[in-house]
Amino acid sequence: MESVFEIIAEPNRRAILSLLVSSQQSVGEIERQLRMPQPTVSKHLRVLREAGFVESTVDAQRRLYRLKPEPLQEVDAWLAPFRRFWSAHLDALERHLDRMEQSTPTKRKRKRR
Amino acid sequence: MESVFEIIAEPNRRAILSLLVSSQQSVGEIERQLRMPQPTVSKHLRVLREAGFVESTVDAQRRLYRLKPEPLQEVDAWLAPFRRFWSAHLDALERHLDRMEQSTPTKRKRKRR
DNA sequence: CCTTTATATACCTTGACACGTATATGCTCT
DNA sequence: AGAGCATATACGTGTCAAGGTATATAAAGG
Repeated sequence: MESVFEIIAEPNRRAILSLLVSSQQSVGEIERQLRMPQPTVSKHLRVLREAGFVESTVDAQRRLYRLKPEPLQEVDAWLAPFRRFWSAHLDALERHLDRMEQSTPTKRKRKRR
Repeated sequence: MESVFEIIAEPNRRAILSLLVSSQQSVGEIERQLRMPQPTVSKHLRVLREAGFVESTVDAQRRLYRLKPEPLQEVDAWLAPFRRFWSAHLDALERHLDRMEQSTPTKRKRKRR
């Protein structure tokens, strides 16, 4: 299962992570809130745990799962170069719109310059 | 292939995206730089194009592919709540380390309580 | 026109993984 | 100790996507 990207490719796992962002939850609580069968929850939690996305502590018969930040930070880091890319493009768009501004007559433009 | 997350789960596709972040490239250039077979490149580019990650323009027999920002911005948006989470946790870690500071003995702790 | 170059598509095979159902493990309380 | 709840694991099955090889499409240039 290698990479963090493969882990979060699965919709149910993303749902679990989103649930845990607010506070820790037991398996049963996750099961109920997401309406998914208990073995499914346990199996996804296993994957998430082995990949370091979550950790669990024992509370009697329950297990409480909570988020760990590192793997998602890795995703965030991978995105960094692209953020630079698209903010550069926003700038270009602005400049483009500025140019539009001063040369927009109410009527149609002709094609040639 | 549904979601943007599944698209970027594939390592070769991530490599292609990373290549394109600096500037647009033809299929052949991608093929050479990433040392992957041409059909593989074309197939991944197709997936990326249909998902809106890239667009292409024709230049004689070549096709030039360039990045489009939206799908990755979607990933970025999904990460937002988690960023809040882990910055909260960095604060907690700092406080924890502060507490350690003043109570760290040099010797081992014993097991029993 | 024919050849070469660039890219796309078709077909097949293989492997991974998500799911359901059943069962195991383990803790709690009486 | 036994019943009941909470969670984990085992096993069988189907689906789907990635890779390889071969071939198709299309433009360029002699």
